[in-house]
Amino acid sequence: MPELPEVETTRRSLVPVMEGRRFESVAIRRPRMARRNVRPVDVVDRLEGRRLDRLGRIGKFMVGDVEGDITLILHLGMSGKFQIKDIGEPEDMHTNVVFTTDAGQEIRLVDPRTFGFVAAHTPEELEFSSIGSLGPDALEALPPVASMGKVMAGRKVAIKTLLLDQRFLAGLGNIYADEVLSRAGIRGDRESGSLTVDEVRAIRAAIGPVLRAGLKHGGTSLDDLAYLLPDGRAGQFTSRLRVYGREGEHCRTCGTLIKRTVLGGRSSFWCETCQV
DNA sequence: AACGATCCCTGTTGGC
DNA sequence: TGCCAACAGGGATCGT
Repeated sequence: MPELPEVETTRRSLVPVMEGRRFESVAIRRPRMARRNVRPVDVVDRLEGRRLDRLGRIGKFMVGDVEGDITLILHLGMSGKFQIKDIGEPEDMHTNVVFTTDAGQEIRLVDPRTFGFVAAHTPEELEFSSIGSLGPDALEALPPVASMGKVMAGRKVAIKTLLLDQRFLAGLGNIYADEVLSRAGIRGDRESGSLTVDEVRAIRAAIGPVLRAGLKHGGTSLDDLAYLLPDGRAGQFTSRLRVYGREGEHCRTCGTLIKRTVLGGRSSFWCETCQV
């Protein structure tokens, strides 16, 4: 599933073919993909003929600066993949959005489950857009321990649920949240307010290494429906996961069998020996 | 206010 | 073998 490392890997491969290029055309094949704009047609009207100056990222959102004060937002949802093709190459199933650049290439968003989206916003729309209430980026702007602790104090919400809250921290999804908690030695169902300063410090310290490891190996590809790099390759971090998807397998640290429980409606994997 | 539950969507999987 | 319910999950929204 695309989380911060997968989105950043995708962004890095899109930068060379998109930054500095002009959108010749934008085709929304599935109207639902433009649902974050009040008027879906605005996505086309606001992008066509304009140049993308920069493609950045906040959390799992790719955020582009477009000529004329337009902000482009790209989100992979859970099954979104970008492809870079020459004009006219045969299209795969579920090719839902196609950007054609002035370099004669097509940037295609293929997304079977359509949880992903594309949006184009004016400056006054941004505050109310999907990036309007995003927290700091988990890789580039990790807050100090004190400010993380402040948010957790007095809260009963499970720490994993908080790690998944994009207003608290932008970028962690179900897989990397479990991996962070495993590395930090903390159970995901612990009440946020019950964590000691040292435990908060351990969680904070685990976030960078886990995300950078994911990034280094091109992200995580759990199955063929899930995330792939724009060149079609699968992410190689999957085989290095500590806990996620490893129910019944041995903990890499102590050998205890990995447990699966449901937390906040999401599958959670953890080691009952290593995580307290 | 805080937090849990539900919905969106479709390919895959597991049970009968 | 074939069918169908259950499952997966990021984010928005609704209900308590």
